[in-house]
Amino acid sequence: MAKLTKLEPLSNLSLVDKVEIRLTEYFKENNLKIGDQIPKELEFAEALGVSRTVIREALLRLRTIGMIESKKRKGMVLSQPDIIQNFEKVLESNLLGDKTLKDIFELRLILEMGMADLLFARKTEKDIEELSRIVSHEDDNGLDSTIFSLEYEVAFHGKLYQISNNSTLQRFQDLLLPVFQYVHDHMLPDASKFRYSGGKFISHRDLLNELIEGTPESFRVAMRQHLEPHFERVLTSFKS
Amino acid sequence: MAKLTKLEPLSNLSLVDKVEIRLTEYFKENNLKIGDQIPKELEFAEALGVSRTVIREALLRLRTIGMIESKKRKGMVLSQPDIIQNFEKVLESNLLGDKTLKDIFELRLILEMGMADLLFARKTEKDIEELSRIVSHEDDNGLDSTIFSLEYEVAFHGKLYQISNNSTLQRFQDLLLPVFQYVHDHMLPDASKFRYSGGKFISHRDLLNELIEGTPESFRVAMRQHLEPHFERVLTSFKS
DNA sequence: ATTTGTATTATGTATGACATAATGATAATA
DNA sequence: TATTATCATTATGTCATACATAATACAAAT
Repeated sequence: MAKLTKLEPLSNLSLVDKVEIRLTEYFKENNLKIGDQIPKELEFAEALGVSRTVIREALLRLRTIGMIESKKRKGMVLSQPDIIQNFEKVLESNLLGDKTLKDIFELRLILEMGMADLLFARKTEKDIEELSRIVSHEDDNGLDSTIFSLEYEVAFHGKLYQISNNSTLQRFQDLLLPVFQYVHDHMLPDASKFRYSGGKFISHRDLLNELIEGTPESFRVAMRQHLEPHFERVLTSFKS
Repeated sequence: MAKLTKLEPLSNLSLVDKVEIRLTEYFKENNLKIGDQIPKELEFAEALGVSRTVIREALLRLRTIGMIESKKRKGMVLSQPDIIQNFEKVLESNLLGDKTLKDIFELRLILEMGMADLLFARKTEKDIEELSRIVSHEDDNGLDSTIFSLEYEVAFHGKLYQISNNSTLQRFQDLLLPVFQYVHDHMLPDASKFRYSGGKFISHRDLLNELIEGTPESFRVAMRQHLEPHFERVLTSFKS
């Protein structure tokens, strides 16, 4: 048989798909901004020559990603999509594959390593005080500082994200906490008896001191050592 | 008037809201995994005692975030939600506020600074070769290396993300390119005549050399200098 | 003037019907 | 026999219509 050029279907888009595209085009064409009122369902239906059902389904998709909000009798308005919100349901669904979860775990390490410059540029006296409080509590409880304690881990690192003053980043981190925990518990080799290179362990207090007296560079070095067991596990068990 | 205990509405959830929640609970309870078949619309409708319309709207929401897929006659199956996919429409909508866009721009800087360890752990000969090619092309074109050229910028840094071998990160980066461009063009003070501290400019070639001969630490220092104008602008113009 | 009722409006929900694509069984054809 | 055409079946996709509900404005009543 002769070799044929691949014949693609004329259009594998459903009616709702097309309407959805058309609607977003419409918003752009008319340069509509957040808070702007948009026509009602029946007007869209008539204008596009489709049933209200199809319009509703297309609009519902946009509502699902937070692009529009609707209230009874008031109609619909464009709204600021919440990037993080969509993440939430997806994560809660427990349907993410292991590869994706690993990717996200790595992402956290990347973020903590890359945050340093923002931290130094934006730290305040109050921030330092609060971090000190957290670290003190940790010490008071007389825990062997090499032991992983989730509570203080979350408190300390969470505060760092807060200092970054990047609310998108912060919310992202909040959301990812369960993922970290899951990956930590289930998918990586046990690191409870990890030997730090050179035997030197960098505690939260050490990190705090770096944040007070050090530089972004020195802080990164310290953070890298603090995260050493996590990096070790990621970089060895994920040969791809 | 006597002080009364605040009366909360009995339930501000719509019927579709409730059904959606109930459905996700159902998936968890039955420990359904990706690829598993789920009951058909009419069965759900009958089981929950609501109309097919409501079931469809609830299911459509889940379909929108990629949790389920449906085919005519075949029915519906659970599928792996695509974290990035939803981002796409949101970004294209041009509805994100300036603050969010700034947050995302910062996020890129954080990622590039934090990636170093992954790069060194996963770089291959082929990767280095390709990076070399990119840098050579750049030099050939005799551009003043301090001038910002979007094309090579994308090629070089995009390749770095690729080397990280973290596909979630990669797709994220692909998606964010337009944001970087927008923020770069519209929201930050012009840096075309930025003076690098100490007059030393770190080019892509310098970064490549660090990746070949240096360490994650030295690479981070180099990257920090390479990104200096961006950091400068972010850390000065965003006083919160 | 404040409250209360009432009509109106746009979204939310319900119902029934038909369209469409995928599937498998059956019959027709080479 | 093997392949193709035909057809019924099934679950989602689309349509049409009606009614429910919450928010709003305006009139009526106290």
